Amino acid sequence: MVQYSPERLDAAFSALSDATRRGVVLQLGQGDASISDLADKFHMTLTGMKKHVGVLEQAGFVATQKVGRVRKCRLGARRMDEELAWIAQYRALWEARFDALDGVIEQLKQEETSR
Amino acid sequence: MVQYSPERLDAAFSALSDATRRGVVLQLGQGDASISDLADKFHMTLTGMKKHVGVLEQAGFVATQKVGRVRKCRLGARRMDEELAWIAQYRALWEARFDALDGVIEQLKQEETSR
DNA sequence: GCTATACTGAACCATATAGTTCAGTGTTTG
DNA sequence: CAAACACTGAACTATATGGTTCAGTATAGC
Repeated sequence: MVQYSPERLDAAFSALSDATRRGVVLQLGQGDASISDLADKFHMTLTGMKKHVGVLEQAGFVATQKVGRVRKCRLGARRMDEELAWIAQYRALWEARFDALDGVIEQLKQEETSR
Repeated sequence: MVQYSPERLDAAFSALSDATRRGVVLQLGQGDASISDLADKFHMTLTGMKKHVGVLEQAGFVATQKVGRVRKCRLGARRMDEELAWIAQYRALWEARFDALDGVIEQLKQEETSR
């Protein structure tokens, strides 16, 4: 079982609650980038992007390093184990509660795949 | 592949970024509760708790129903598929960037299927 | 019918967030 | 060396958030 602290989950989910930040994370998954690169890609000022990167860095999803006058941004060390574990826990509860009403899950699965 | 919209993920992750709300969700996993029950359990005013429940309801994690003078709160219809998918996508990128050279991917696949 | 209960809504407060501009500082590069 | 570049920090704006109190409304129970 993964151990998690409220504050880390707060910071993590809060960091992920912004579409720009989620975009930055996925972008860095494709390769490293500078603040300028990201600011350009997401149509934002340097200063604005730096704040987002700061939030992601605080949450551990991004790591940065100053190289000359450029700040190099890359994916951070966190694998999101704790976040995944929390959601898995929810799903377990969800299934347990909806299992009680027989057949509902199958019905929902069908609705879902037909979306 | 699960399809997701930015706004839904914004609302979902934002709803989960508060420890009280995460607590409410897990609590409702144990059984239905009224606003009063939850306000009492989380040491908060009725009004404050109602706001939290509203946020969770908006995100689809909680459903409520007025029964007489009591509002009955229970788990909502969302299984957090989209949230799980987003995090899985991150992990895939993360692994590709950090562990492309060894067997960690296989190990993670096993963890997942053994749930 | 009267009173207690359970919620609701408006208003308020303090702080945080997402963004900006502007004025720097340090680094390359011609 | 001078100019362009990449970032940094402070300050400001607008809006959102998490919480409260207070004054209602509707229902339950005696």
